[in-house]
Amino acid sequence: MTRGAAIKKPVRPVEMPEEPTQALRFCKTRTAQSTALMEDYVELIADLIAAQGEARATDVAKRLGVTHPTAIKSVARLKREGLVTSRPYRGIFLTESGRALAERVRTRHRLVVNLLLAVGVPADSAEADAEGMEHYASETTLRAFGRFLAK
Amino acid sequence: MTRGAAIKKPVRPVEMPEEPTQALRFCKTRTAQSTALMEDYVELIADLIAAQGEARATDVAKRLGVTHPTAIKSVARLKREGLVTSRPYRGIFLTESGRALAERVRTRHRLVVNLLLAVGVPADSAEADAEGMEHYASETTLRAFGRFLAK
DNA sequence: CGCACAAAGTAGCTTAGGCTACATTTATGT
DNA sequence: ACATAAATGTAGCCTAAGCTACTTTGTGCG
Repeated sequence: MTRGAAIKKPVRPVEMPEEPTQALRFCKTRTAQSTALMEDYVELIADLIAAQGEARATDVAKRLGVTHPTAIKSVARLKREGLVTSRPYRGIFLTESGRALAERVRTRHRLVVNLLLAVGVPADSAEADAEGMEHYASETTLRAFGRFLAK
Repeated sequence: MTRGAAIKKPVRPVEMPEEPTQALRFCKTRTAQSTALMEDYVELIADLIAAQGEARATDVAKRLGVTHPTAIKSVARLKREGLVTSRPYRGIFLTESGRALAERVRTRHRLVVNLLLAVGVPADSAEADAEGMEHYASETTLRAFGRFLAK
């Protein structure tokens, strides 16, 4: 007999029709993750500009809890993607699309936080968890949140 | 006059006392992200074992929408972290802690999906978005979800 | 003015998570 | 039994996002 035949093999009932759907879902989750950090940067840069007139790499780094070279590298990526502009040794500024993204992100953040509060999550947890969850809420879900909060 | 003095500088009102808190939050978000994929793998492996008696690298890869070398590499990491066992050309199996993690993840997933449904998110969006959001829901938030669903 | 210090930038390394291309092993179907 | 297909594994590459160590630039002050 061949080596592995001693243990019963369950014959693999090849069902599970939703396989491709699930793959798509995970795929989306992954791309969302790569987007999430960029969104955090843009949101934070908008905050800093609003609060103190300019966004400096060091401040961004401090607020995100990373070292400044990391922040600078990410800003370079944001620049490549047309979300911010910056010139050497000068502050960081949002482009039109950067500002638009920041606005969308901010709205979404508020919506998620408010929903968490509405279902009874304590304020500090709501803020903290929203930071991660917000990046994964689809338009449909956000609309549902809005409807729920409206009533 | 020195070069940059022409533009008014807002003097940087060094306030914003919640800086370290925010850094911690983002930091947590980042570590959560690195954990998220591992959780997805463990959850999926548990599903596959439950559904067809074994988890095969190819199936895992297909379900996650990645190529099989990627899946194998991740499984190697899971092995390093003591969550699964596997021998060459054999299936993947969960260790005790792997099973425990899978159970926790599954519970959390259900809770998040049910909460989304409860606030009126359509079923398919709820499933899809929960996949990403579940990794960021803290214990506190999950307890709040439970309380909300109970009433 | 010119210097010291802080901020910004650069270089080079690490790990995770992707990929393609290729090699090896297992399992299956005559 | 054995050829071949499918599954598994390996090698080597890429990008993103971290880090430390070092250099360059800007600026405020004595």
